[in-house]
Amino acid sequence: MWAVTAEHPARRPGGRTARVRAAVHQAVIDLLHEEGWDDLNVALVAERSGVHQTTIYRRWGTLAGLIDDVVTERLTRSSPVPDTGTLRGDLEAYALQVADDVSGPLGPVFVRAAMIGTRDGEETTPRQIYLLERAVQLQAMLDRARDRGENPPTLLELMEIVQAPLYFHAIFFGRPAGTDHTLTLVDRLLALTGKS
Amino acid sequence: MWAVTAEHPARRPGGRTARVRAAVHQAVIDLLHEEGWDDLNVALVAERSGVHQTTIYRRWGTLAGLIDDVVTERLTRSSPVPDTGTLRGDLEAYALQVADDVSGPLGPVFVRAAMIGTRDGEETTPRQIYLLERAVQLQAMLDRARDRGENPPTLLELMEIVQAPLYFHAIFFGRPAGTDHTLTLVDRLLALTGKS
DNA sequence: ACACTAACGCAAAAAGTATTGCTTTAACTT
DNA sequence: AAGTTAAAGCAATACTTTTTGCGTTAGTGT
Repeated sequence: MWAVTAEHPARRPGGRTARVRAAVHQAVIDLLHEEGWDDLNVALVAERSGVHQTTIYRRWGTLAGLIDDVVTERLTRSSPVPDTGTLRGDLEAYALQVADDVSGPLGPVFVRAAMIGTRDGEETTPRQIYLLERAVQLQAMLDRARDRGENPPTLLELMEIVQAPLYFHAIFFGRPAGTDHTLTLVDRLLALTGKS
Repeated sequence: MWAVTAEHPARRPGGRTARVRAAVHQAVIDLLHEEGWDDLNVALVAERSGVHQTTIYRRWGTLAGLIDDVVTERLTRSSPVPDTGTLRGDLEAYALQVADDVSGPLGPVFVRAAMIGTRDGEETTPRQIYLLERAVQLQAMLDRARDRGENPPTLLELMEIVQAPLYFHAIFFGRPAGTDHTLTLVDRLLALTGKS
């Protein structure tokens, strides 16, 4: 019923397993581009990927679990925390990266999946681990700024003033914030900490 | 396939119809309290409410449609836009109201439902209408402040600086922001517009 | 190279979800 | 108070999703 992927730390990670995983992931991404979120189901993914339905159920348990895995995978790859040498540079790079993550056909899906995946009272999911790691990295980014003698915001402020509005846009307006507006959010964050 | 509720503007709104609607709504709310989001299905709602499954399908089409109706109904009731006489008073009252809306067992469900309900290319839903009406009311609240000679933020700023973080908290931290923190958000909004 | 077994494929069955045709109830109309 | 019909009940059916048992394939260790 649960994702085997996270259970055993990979008892046989070799060729075929990896190939199947890649094919299924690619199928999910393709289908999310072509069809919408609502028309996505395990049967479609199976057909597109050439992987049997049963295999998908056994490895990922549910469609939600699979999407969770895909989203986490994508986020983990495509997002090294920036280190440009200045606080503003780091924040702008980070903000644009997030804006980009929630762009395109997959953006709203990411955010939606992030929320839907959040189940109550269940054991730790790969994405929760990812979010935690990411929080640590972002904190390190802010710490670097402090070490340089700059006056960085807290992690919470970063999330509330930059991250939250970016997600909000993607969800409720159905489209991501533009570049200008994204940079405005960073200005707002810096103005806040620059003043007090 | 779609919610009949919104189709005909109520061709027979009388006693029984209203009773059935109330019973079903109550069952949904109760079940969301007791079980989680994930275990909720039409069969359970039918059993709990004493209303036949067929009736639920015919009136609301799907579980998502039903939840949409319940959420919209709740939001519509419990939230008159404040009019305290001062901008700060209005904003604080509003922020606390939102924080309260996303509190309790139903809070995350509300936010989640708000997102899930957002389907692409479908006709206007009752909740979209609600959100639009609400936006108009909030704009009116800000206009009142301007008429009094105060310097209110834009609607977008209100949503980004107050609303978005409150939702963000509820979703990602699994619990709503506290009173103190909610008021901090209002301070932040006022500081922003007070300065520039 | 050979044995071992995790992971996959396949088909059938089970469980869950949604639809349809018809009957009955009760709100509304006159 | 009698007729009309929207809305609800009921049961049978169709459709979709998920699970299960077993045979096959191909990484992995010796």
